[in-house]
Amino acid sequence: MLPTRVARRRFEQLPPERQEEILRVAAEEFARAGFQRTSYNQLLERLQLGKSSAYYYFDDKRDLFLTALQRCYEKFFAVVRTVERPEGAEGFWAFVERSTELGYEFMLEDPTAAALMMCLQREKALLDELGSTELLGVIEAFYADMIREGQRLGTVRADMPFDLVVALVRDASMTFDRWFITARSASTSPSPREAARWYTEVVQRLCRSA
Amino acid sequence: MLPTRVARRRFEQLPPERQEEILRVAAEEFARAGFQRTSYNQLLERLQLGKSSAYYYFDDKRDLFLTALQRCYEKFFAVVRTVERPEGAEGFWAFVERSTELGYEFMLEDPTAAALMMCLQREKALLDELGSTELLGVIEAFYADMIREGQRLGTVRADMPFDLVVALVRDASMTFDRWFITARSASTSPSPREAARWYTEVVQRLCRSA
DNA sequence: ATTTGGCTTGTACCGTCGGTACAACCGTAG
DNA sequence: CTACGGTTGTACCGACGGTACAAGCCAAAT
Repeated sequence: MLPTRVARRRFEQLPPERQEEILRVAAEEFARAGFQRTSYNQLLERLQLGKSSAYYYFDDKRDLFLTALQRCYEKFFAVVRTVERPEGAEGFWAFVERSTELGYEFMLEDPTAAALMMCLQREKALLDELGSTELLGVIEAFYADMIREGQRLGTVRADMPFDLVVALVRDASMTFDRWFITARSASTSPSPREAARWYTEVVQRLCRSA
Repeated sequence: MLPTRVARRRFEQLPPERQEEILRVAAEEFARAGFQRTSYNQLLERLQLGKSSAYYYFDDKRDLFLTALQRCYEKFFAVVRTVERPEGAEGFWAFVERSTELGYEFMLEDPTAAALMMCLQREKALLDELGSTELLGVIEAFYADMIREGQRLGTVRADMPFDLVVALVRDASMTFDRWFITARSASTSPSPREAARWYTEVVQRLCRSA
């Protein structure tokens, strides 16, 4: 990041509509079959982007994937961040529930982004093989901050290793995300409101102070 | 399985010590770097096993991986299955805690098997791409049976979609497994007993009837 | 008007991957 | 001695992600 990542700088000087097209198509392809199973060669062909150009604008396959993914997360957080947090413990849990509900609504509105975000979770083991993803760090920090705040308010238990609580909540959130989209494509279609209610109840069970 | 999987039958007619060596070395290699990142070519070379022989005794890379993995799960269940279940709700939870404790002890005694079993979880998305793993099905059924039994005893909540409860418990178990081995290699070293206590408490919070 | 130089791209290539084709090997049974 | 079926060595395949390198292009300088 010191010289502002040379490849990234070049990409950002492409015509904005071309940037948009590249990231949109990449997101579609990666969301369809995941990172590993998507052929970079075929993706570049569909993008009408020569190989030398590809490696001129992106470091490698992983870089393009993460760039497209990051844009999805930006859209996601732009929606979720609109929730304001009331004070006190009840406000904390209301905030959790409302944010989650907006998150599920986002997943319905932008299924490609949702699928791509699930990819990161499914294949994170393969992705952070070379250097921390920094995106995973941001997500981890999101949950850690949340739990720290809940502990500060005295409504989240502090009698268990902090990392364990964070991991449990993070993974339960992933479980719900997966369940929400698979249940959606099946017959049972929970509304974002219902799903968020269940999620909040489960997280409260998981880690609310006794 | 109809004609008893021809490759498997041939493998089982190898000298037992050779069978053992192949599965042991394969387990070590796969446990080290995971399924995807382990080169089949290099693994076969280390095994002094020619390529044509390899495809004579195993269907493909995935088959060898799953065969080694299955042996690990057999060892695991052989340990855990020694626990007998007392009657009633308290007996149910005592059974959960004791089985979990034995599971953690097993992970300390056979870290290779533990690492390999974690691989399956981390890379399951890549592995069941072609045909159900059947091993994943067994594991899923293990959790489902457990929860059904808890519901029959009235001690596990039944007011939430069954699949969701199963997914939550299964994923929380994975979270604990990961935490247990990473915390072990770090400074904080929870004993199997402590970890199993925490696990049981968390699962009770998650899904015990109100 | 032409040459220069830097950003951009086409083309051919690399090593490795998992997997296959096929002929040679080898012990045994005829 | 031959024929045969189970086993193995060897050469090969297409696809993968990634690299080398020279040509193309366009603006600025001479």
